[in-house]
Parts: sequence; structure tokens; C-alpha cells
Amino acid sequence: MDKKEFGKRLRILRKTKTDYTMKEFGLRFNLAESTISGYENGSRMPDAGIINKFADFFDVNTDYLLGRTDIHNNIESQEQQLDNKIEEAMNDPDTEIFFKDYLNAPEEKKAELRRFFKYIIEDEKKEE
Amino acid sequence: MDKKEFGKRLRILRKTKTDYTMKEFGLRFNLAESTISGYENGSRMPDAGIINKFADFFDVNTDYLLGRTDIHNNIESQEQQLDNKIEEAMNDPDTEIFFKDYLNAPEEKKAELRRFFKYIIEDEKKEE
DNA sequence: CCACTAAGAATATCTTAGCCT
DNA sequence: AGGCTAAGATATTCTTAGTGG
Repeated sequence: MDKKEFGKRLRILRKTKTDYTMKEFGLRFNLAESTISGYENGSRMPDAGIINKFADFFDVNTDYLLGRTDIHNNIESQEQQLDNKIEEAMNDPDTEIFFKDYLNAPEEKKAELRRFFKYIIEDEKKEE
Repeated sequence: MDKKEFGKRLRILRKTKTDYTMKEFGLRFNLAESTISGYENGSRMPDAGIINKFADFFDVNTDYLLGRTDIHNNIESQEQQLDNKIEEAMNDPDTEIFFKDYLNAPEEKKAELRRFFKYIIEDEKKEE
């Protein structure tokens, strides 16, 4: 099993995201220093409840913590950040409809729209 | 802890993605029927190794299995399909830049752009 | 056939305590 | 201080066996 990778990542997260010692870190979860040591050295593995709490605490996903992926939540790849931003934007109905229409429009209309937008954006910058 | 949500999701995955009975499913992981029953009914929780194996088997992420997110990997919801379409569109550099700029623009510019687009799209329809 | 549950066996964790650097 | 590890205590899981729909 992947106790080792989990331990490595836990240690990195504790060291880079906090100044906690093992003891201090353990206290936040009612765990003994030796327990954290066991985790970080790959000799033990916490149950799913603790894994979840760690993931919440560090704001990473469990797949990262468990060594299944290299993508944690907050150092997201740029693509992912863009996806999230778009997803968020889709919560605005006007924007959603607009994007959908754009995607379905013929290329000439797309190009025309882009030219227009470039124009009004640059126009805005001049005003500043 | 979230044994209950895990159990629900495991059952849904087993039933929708396979025709396995609990016993058959358990055999694939060297687990007894009663163990699977315990999982699905929320009275037990497997260790991280088994969780990982389940995630691999069903091709879902562990955050989904553990109830931390509603997004699994491969059963694409309609929203996800839309995301894919957008992602595809992003392969066109012009479109990508345009979208990014749009998202960062002030609301008034966004609105202006939408009005303009609506105008040229409707204009097109008249031409037909 | 399929699923559920109880009870003892088996396994792994957790704490305490002590030791090392 | 900070971190590591052994050993007993503790807790949870896992299997077996039996019950019920």
C-alpha cells in the first residue's frame, strides 16, 4: 500500500504550510506525536476520517494525499484554474447563454465579436 | 465520520457499473461478502489501500468515494460535457484569449459585448 | 440467490514511555 | 526541542456462520 507516499506528502504539507511540530500538529486532531511520526514515516496509515480532516485542513484533495495524483487543490494547473473560472462564470445566466451562443456561431461572427471586444477593451485602457 | 455516504456511493457504483453481487464484487478484492455489506451499509470503512483499489476499479476519484465532492471522473454530467466543449474551444488560441479577457473585464464591458453580439447574431438571421 | 448481522479471531492503530540527534 | 520507535492497550476490521427476504 501507499503509506510511504502518503507520509511524504503529509510531511511536505505540514512543513510548507504550517510551522507546527509533529506534536503541535497532532494536537489539532487529538493525535499523539508518535502517531504523526508513524504517518510521516510510512509505518502507519490513518483511517478515512482522519484523511478527510487532513485534506480539509490543508485544502488539498484526498487523491493527492493518497498519492493517486500529483494535482493538489490549490497549486492547480493553469488549465484547471481556467476551467474553474469558467464554471463559476456559468453561474451568471447571461454569461452562460452568451458563451453557448458564441460557441455555436459561425467563424466570421466570432471574429467580428473578438475584434469589437478588443476595441472596447483597449478603449477602456486609454481612458484610465 | 462519513461511512454512510461512502457506503451509498459504493453501492451505486457497484450496481450501475457492474452486475456483481456483493459476493462477486468482494472476490475481486479478496474481501468477504459481509465486508462489502458492512461498507455499503455504513457500519464499516475500509483502509486507504482498499479505497484506492475501489477508486481505480470504478475509475473515480477518492474524493468522490469519500463523499467530499460530487464530481466523479468519468460519468459525465451535462455540465461536464459543456465544460468539455469549452475546453475544446480553448484549443483555438483566439477563442481562448477572448474568453479570458471577457472573464476579466468589468461588468459594463461584458454587457456591452453581449448586446453587440446579440445584435450581429440577429442581424445574421435576417439575412437568411 | 442475495443481502444482512452477530461474535470471535485477526489486524492495525493509538498512547505512553523512553531514547536519540 | 524535535523527532523516532517499542510494547501494551485499545479499537476496528475481517471472516465465519447463521438468519431472513
